[in-house]
Amino acid sequence: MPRSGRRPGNSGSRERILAAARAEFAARGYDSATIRGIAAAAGVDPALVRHYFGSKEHLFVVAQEFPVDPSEFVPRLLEPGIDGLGERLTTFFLDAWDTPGGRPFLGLLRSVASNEQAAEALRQFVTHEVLERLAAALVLDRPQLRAALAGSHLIGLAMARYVVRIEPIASASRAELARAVGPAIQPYFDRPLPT
Amino acid sequence: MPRSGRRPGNSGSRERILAAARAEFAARGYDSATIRGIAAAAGVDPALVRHYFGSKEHLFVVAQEFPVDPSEFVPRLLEPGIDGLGERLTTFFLDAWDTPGGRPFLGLLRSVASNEQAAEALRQFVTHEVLERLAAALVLDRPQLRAALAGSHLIGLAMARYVVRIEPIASASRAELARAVGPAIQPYFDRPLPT
DNA sequence: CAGTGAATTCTCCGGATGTAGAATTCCTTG
DNA sequence: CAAGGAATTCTACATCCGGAGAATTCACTG
Repeated sequence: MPRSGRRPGNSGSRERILAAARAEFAARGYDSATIRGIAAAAGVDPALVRHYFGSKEHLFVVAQEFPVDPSEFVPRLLEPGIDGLGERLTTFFLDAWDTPGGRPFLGLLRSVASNEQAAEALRQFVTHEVLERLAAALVLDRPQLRAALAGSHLIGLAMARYVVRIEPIASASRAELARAVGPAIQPYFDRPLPT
Repeated sequence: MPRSGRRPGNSGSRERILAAARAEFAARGYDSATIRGIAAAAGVDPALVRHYFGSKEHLFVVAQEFPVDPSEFVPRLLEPGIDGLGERLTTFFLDAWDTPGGRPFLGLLRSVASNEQAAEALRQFVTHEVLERLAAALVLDRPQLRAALAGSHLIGLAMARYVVRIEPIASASRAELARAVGPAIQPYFDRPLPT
């Protein structure tokens, strides 16, 4: 005789499950996060997770939030011209990671390491949504390589700051990092590649 | 009646287990790799893994191979002076990752994402063995930050090339990458940080 | 040739995991 | 007030995991 059945009032269980899923995926990555752990964090039965989202994989997909739209922010960052693009891009990148409501990309980055599907998703997003748009605005040779190299520094910055937590990067202010890293990647955009 | 017992000849099981462990950890990371999977890849009973290495954690530690010794290579890279350090460091870094016998650091990098102990290990190694030695040779302000920022670009390069496999970085030659990335991190070593 | 120790496998256990089905209770619509 | 659907939980299953002990067989030492 299970003490089951619907509870009175607006429970908001779905939202709590989603929030818990984002936190768990961000903390452990896709493979190590568990439906049971997410359900416990949401104060809910694991079967309710399945009821709402069907499978762990689907929950992961739904839980991903892309608070940024490359088709909007890439043109916006490019609009003032190539000058200063490095710093604008770094500032934007760090701001996108450091939102008040969590780390939108941390779960995806952590999952990429041990899950090929997550790696494929990130590869597609970065390559087609971001790098191609950026590369299209570059007037020098090898635009794809240039954009990818700049992006790789930013990925490394996120790894050092949020995953490995290497000091003093982990504790530095976003502004300070942007001031240092921006000029370092700027030559990828406006200087000839060394031969 | 188990068909157990010692097999004739020199089996080399221990070495095959180690090789399989390195491959599995590199492919999946610590948490997702399994003793059973490693044993199967080595053509061996899972209990034999335990017999030799005691536990999964100990196997992971033993399987780590650091084909580089920071107390040796950092001075060697620094010896010709700060000039060209960026490119020498990048070349060395890529060569260390691209050894004929596998990817020595890939397992550790993959494990870092979902395993706090692995993250701690990498943090200690990078911070105390590499960055501190590098920073000690820098004569400008904020040497720790400078070294860490240069290192973050290299971590990002490894992520882009070996984990996410972003083109054209994944397919580029080591020499080409070193030629492009070296000058990008060189200013961290010999130019004032922007204010 | 006897005996000891190492190598190898079998079997088992407790626990965790994703998923599935059924049962129960409440809300809402007519 | 009746009925249907949605929310919630319980229980269960098949699978996999890391670990442990016992049994068996071989190689080596004397």
